[in-house]
Amino acid sequence: MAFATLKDVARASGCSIATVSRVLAGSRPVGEETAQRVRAAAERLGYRPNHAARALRSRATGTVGLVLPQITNPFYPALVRELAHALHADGRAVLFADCDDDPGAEAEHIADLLARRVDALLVVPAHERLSRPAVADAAARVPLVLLDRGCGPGFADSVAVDNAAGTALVLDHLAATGRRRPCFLGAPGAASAAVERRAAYESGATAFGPDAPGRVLLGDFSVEWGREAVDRLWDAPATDRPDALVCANDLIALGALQRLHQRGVDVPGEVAVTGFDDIPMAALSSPAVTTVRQPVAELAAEAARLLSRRLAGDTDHARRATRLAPALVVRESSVGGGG
Amino acid sequence: MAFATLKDVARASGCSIATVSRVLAGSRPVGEETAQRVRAAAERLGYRPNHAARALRSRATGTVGLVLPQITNPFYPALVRELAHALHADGRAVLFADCDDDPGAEAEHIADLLARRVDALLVVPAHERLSRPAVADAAARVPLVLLDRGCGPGFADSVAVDNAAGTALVLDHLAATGRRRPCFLGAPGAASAAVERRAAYESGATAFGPDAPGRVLLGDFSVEWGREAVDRLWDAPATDRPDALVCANDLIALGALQRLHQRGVDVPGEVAVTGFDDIPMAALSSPAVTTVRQPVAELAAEAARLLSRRLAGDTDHARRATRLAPALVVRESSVGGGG
DNA sequence: GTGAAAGCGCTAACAA
DNA sequence: TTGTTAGCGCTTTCAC
Repeated sequence: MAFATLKDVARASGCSIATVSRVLAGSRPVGEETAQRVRAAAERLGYRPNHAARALRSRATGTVGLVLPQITNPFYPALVRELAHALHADGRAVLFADCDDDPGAEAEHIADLLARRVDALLVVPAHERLSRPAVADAAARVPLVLLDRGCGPGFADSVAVDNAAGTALVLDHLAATGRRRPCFLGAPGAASAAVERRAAYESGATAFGPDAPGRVLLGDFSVEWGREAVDRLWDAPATDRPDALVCANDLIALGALQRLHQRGVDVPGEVAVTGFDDIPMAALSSPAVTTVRQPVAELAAEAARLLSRRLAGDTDHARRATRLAPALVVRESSVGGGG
Repeated sequence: MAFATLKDVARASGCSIATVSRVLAGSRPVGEETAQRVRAAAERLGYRPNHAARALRSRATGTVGLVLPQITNPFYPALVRELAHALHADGRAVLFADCDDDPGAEAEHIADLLARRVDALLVVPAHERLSRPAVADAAARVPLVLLDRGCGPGFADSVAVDNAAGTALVLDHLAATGRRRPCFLGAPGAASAAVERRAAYESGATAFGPDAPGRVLLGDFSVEWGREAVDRLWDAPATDRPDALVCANDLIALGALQRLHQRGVDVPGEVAVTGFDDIPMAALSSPAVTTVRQPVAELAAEAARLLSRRLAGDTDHARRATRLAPALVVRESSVGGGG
């Protein structure tokens, strides 16, 4: 039941293991007739190269480490799927690590992946600041691409959505549909997405009047925070209430929507609600959530491309910070037929 | 920037690489004083064992392959998280593969993982029948645990929820809350979960009268199918309509709920809706979905335990098919304050 | 208790 | 074009 080795194939095809290696790897020209014999023998024996041996010799494992803060964050499964497909298409395997939002665990996982000699690392950092040492260290050893979130000034390539553009799309849409008093429900500055979306809100909201940029409530990126924020706003006098909730992600929007529904507030009649990311749930709530769709497949493809380039030896040129354009997805929570 | 090797540590601590290996692996007694010196040197040089070399020599990579049908199925992220944590706690790394629900791709991924010499395989088969050849083949080479879904008669250990018990919990709950005309919305027989849940419905529904077991509509495990099923049922004469929709998973329930809402049908007043799995969205819809919660952490822990046992050399005893008990989670879609 | 040496399966010089 | 040979870093006999 053991796997056949190069030696077995060599014996079976009557030539040296070097020749077999050359045929199978295509690394050098080999006589057509010999090649045929070798391929036939390899096929017959069910030969599969031993990656461990190959890795030891050629110092490349054909493996990429993928380090995520939390796979249960509903935005990541789609990203992981695209990433896995893109990398597999290049013949690479994916070593997966989930950090549970803990920079300490993240550092350990990165160290372990490095010890396992991954050829490259794809990291969605758990924390803008605390993730930095381990990530920077790793970036000095192997090609590393930062995904979705930043991690301090650029020491690695990065790929993310254009958060400012996405937020602007939302604000334009709200203005065009007659909203006057937007309020931003966000999260404090730990993650780059939080910072950028908030900043974009603050600068874009000036179009709604002098008070609009200041209407900002900060909690975290969770459903619970969405619920709590609505309580705070609707426990206040009616005159102070916003007519649009610009949420920093879909989870906040979903929580807000749930609580508004429980309080009997009409969405979108009385207040519009928007999210960010376009996670699967955003389409399933009642009303469905107007949101900003991240170009997940492109994000993954671009990350894979950057990695391949570095892996191919493009070591000298400057770090790239790629920003991809998002798209607005208008659903019932911001316009039309009532909730 | 290259990693230190055993040789480096040996030189730095003034002894042979064999001794260093023994100290670091603890494989044989070594003089206390020497051991100290070795450990100090290893620490100082930031020594990390090269897994590729170790794998080549000891024919064990410390790596487990995880093969999923579709990470975007909302039930899997939580499972992956628990699995990754359990395996990592044992010092193993996870090689991840997503098959896109395609048994062909699944077979390729399995072959690739085997070529990379994973020590064991964790597989959620994409298809009850079509996945079988590749999975059975793999099970003959390495320890393999089937998760969540079956794959034909037992040639490997398996861990899954007790689908029959879960379905029975739902039926009991519906009977106790006064429902009379349940209808099952399921999927055809490809996956074991589909078969078992349907069979359990058919046998349990006899308590509702002679017609109940026959009220079964089969589509697939999707939101779209939930919507379509509701259209079929509510386009029919009012007298034929069920007062409870027992859905084979949460996605179907969510789709049904959405369409019922659009048609202005009162849930749970006019009809109750139940799901299965307790995916995150189930708690977020309005009304929230009554469902059967899978014991995800226990599922993962049990799978990891089975794997460890086999990896530790327990090769002879019979295959185990572990079934874990689910729990009913009652929410608004089946009882109480109306939708 | 410790060291020398063989070899896991493969690739890459170097020869022929 | 092909074969021979030397390791990659590690574990593990086998001596001492």
